[in-house]
Amino acid sequence: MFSKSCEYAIKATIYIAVQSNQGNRVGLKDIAREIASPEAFTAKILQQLSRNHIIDSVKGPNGGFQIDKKEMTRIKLSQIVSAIDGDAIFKGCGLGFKECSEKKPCPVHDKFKVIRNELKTMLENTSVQELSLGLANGLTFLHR
Amino acid sequence: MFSKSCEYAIKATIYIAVQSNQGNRVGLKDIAREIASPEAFTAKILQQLSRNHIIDSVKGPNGGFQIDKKEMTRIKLSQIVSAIDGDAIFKGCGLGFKECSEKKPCPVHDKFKVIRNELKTMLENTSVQELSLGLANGLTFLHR
DNA sequence: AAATTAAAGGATAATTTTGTCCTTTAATAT
DNA sequence: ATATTAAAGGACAAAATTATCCTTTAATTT
Ligand code: FES
Ligand code: FES
Repeated sequence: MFSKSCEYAIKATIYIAVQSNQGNRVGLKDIAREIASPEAFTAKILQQLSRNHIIDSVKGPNGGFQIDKKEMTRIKLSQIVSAIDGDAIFKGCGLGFKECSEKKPCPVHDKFKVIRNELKTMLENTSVQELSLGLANGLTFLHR
Repeated sequence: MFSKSCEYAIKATIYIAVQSNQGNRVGLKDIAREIASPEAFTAKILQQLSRNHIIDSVKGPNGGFQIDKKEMTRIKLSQIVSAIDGDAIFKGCGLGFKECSEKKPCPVHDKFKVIRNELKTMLENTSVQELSLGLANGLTFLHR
């Protein structure tokens, strides 16, 4: 469904959100440990998120990553997915046509687009804030 | 969403179904041309489908691939996807946990499982027969 | 039986994704 | 100012996916 990069991106963002809510800026090591991801690889993904203004980064001592509190409710899962995986999952053809079209639909088009749109809607309506609550309350987890 | 292999597998199966309905057995070259896929790679996928009893294969002159007419309504998209990509898409965690669980859910679990189940249901209820009709009637296409 | 046809299967290669290592840049602390 | 800290970035490596080539097996035709 999502690439490994995207999975890490989502987990990292949620973890940073929880910590930011508690006023903590978090470093790479901390994040990678918490979401059980390879450190150097995670660094690349955090860079991408930062470039896409999904998270903020600060260099130097006591540096690290954070998310602006008021931005947190505005950032949706769809933005993270777009930033890392692109928009193929929202608009792409289920059978790999260059683009999905009503004019020349693939055999699964009618059935696939329904699911794809539901996924799109879900991702567009799910905020990082919202997901961070479940984690902060111990109802959800970032690793096993 | 699906792997390239799986996309080819679905397209190939539908094409074979249409041809089988018209009493034609079809060869690799024919299939690969029709679904615009690399020939040798497609051969591997057809082997997998054959081993999983989704299609039948016949060697030698006038050999090729076919699908039993009465089997065609029973074969669902889910079987093709399972055979090629496994069942991660039906049961897997959206954030890559080894397995999805209610006990220790990831942050997107509640929202993700809804979509995943809808996808599962759609795939389980969509027959190859059904999809082959749209193609035979010129309403859908296997390439552009 | 021999030649021909077409799928099955093994080995190998290209590409993409995932992951690592090391240097550079920018911020803070001494 | 200098040293230290931590992210940014470049180069490289491993693994998985996608793709190709060639040989073998099994069926049909001559
Ligand atoms: S054309 Fe394939 S999903 Fe729309
Ligand atoms: S635990 Fe992640 S989707 Fe269920």
